[in-house]
Amino acid sequence: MNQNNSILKGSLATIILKLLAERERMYGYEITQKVKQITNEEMQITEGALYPALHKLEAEGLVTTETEIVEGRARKYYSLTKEGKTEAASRIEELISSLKHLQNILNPQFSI
Amino acid sequence: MNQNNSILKGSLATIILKLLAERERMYGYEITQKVKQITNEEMQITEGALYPALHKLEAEGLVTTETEIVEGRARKYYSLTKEGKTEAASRIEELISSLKHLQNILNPQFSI
DNA sequence: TTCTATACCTCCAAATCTTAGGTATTATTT
DNA sequence: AAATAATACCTAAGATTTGGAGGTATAGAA
Repeated sequence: MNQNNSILKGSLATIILKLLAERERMYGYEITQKVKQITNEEMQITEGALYPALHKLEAEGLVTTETEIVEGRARKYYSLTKEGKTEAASRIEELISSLKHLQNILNPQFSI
Repeated sequence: MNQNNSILKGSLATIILKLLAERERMYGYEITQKVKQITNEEMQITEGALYPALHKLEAEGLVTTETEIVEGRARKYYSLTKEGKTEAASRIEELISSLKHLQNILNPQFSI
């Protein structure tokens, strides 16, 4: 498996917000697995990055949590607050815009 | 002007390598202006990030420099070494791959 | 003469990430 | 039965990267 996480740098919080925006709720481990799956096992969110990021989003009031015991293990579900939904939309838009710019730099002949 | 630099995080060195791969040589200030121009003034490489990044690339042996006086001002031109060309190709490929994965996350219905 | 643009640089602080650990349960393999 | 893998949470230390603020200096325009 490729350890190619470079592009995730700085965009982890937005990725989390995007995943949460598409679902009612998700728990941390689920997020790591989802990113692995979407990227064909080529990208991986490390737990040392994920959990602090989730806690920061919670501190910012963008997500709320509810803990449940499922099959004997504790799961902490995260979901977007009202403010989180607004902020998610805004950050996603910004990231897409930045992505387009980056593509322009990398592939000047093919983009936009 | 939009201060939207977020996506540059972690990819600045690769962006520099890409710009240098397309040209014989560039100097620092020119790089900042080129990125501004490509991104319609929406993105900006700060000098506090650029110069340390250039110096690191030089220390890694990926670029060499030659200083010239042009119109009374010193310019330090950077160009890729042989190793730099190989490394540039490799890092650019990686970044494009990461970009595609990120697009998959952001726009699951439209990408690849 | 003062400001803007050009052109280089460094230092400090903040943010982010990786690595490496830790705890605990369940399921699978040996 | 014991060990390993998978699930599920977490933190701490250190490295890296970046932004912001500052510095120096020249040329040209206002």
